[in-house]
Amino acid sequence: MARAATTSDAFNAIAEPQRREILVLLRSGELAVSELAHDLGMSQPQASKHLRVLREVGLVQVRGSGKQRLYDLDAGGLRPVHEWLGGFEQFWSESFDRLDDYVQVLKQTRGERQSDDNDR
Amino acid sequence: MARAATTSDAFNAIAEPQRREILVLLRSGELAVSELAHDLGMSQPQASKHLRVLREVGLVQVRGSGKQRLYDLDAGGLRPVHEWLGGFEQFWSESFDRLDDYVQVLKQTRGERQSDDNDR
DNA sequence: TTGACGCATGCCCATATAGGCATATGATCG
DNA sequence: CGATCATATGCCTATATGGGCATGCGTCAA
Repeated sequence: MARAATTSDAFNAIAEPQRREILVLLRSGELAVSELAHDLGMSQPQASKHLRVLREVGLVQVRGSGKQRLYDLDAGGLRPVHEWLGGFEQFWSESFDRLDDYVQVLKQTRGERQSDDNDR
Repeated sequence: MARAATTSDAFNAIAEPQRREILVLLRSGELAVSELAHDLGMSQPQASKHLRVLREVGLVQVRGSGKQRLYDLDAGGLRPVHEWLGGFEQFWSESFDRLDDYVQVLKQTRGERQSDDNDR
């Protein structure tokens, strides 16, 4: 068997660097195919193909505007990835450090000073 | 050109469902190849191949133990994915809701009751 | 209607996959 | 050393990719 189709899910769709870049660009708002192609230095057909994949997995939406087709980000499609990743957060010490920092900030903000027995 | 190698980065490595499952299993601790293969219902060679990919992108580490080779999770390799994804969190309203909930919990835990003016 | 412009598709190619199977490589034990 | 268990690799196949290029299709203006 070959590798799963790029359109099988968000995981496969975002495995392509260029497609990730497209998504990043779309965070700023709708963009036409030619704009994306130009900004990322790729051919128009390539942009269209990548956008097709992103569309099929529900990461972007299209809207026709005259001759143009404006693509819009639909980040909800990334939730599965986010959720899967969530199960590993506990393994990144820095995450905890930041959480601790955050808690500290909250404490200071509230002007507290009790002994902290944060279990983990 | 073909698709980027599965070993090119974590994004490509975790595009494979079975590899994601392997990582999930390893969250509970080290496991030998045959154990992984059995738990996931795949052949030993397949397990070895997937593990090889995960090893090459730094998502797991190996340790020989007698005849066995114990694989251990190295979730740090997922950070790039997590960070890239972070740029999209603002698009998921639920993320914010949960943060709010968390803040509420912290407040109640501390038995406070002041007017909350969390800016954001 | 005819052009022209903006995108989407089709086609061809080189590459690499996941999987099945056989077998090489390693380590342990008698 | 030789047998055996645990893994890693090699080989083969079917499938699908991303990219280049040409072209089909839809929209709008003259």
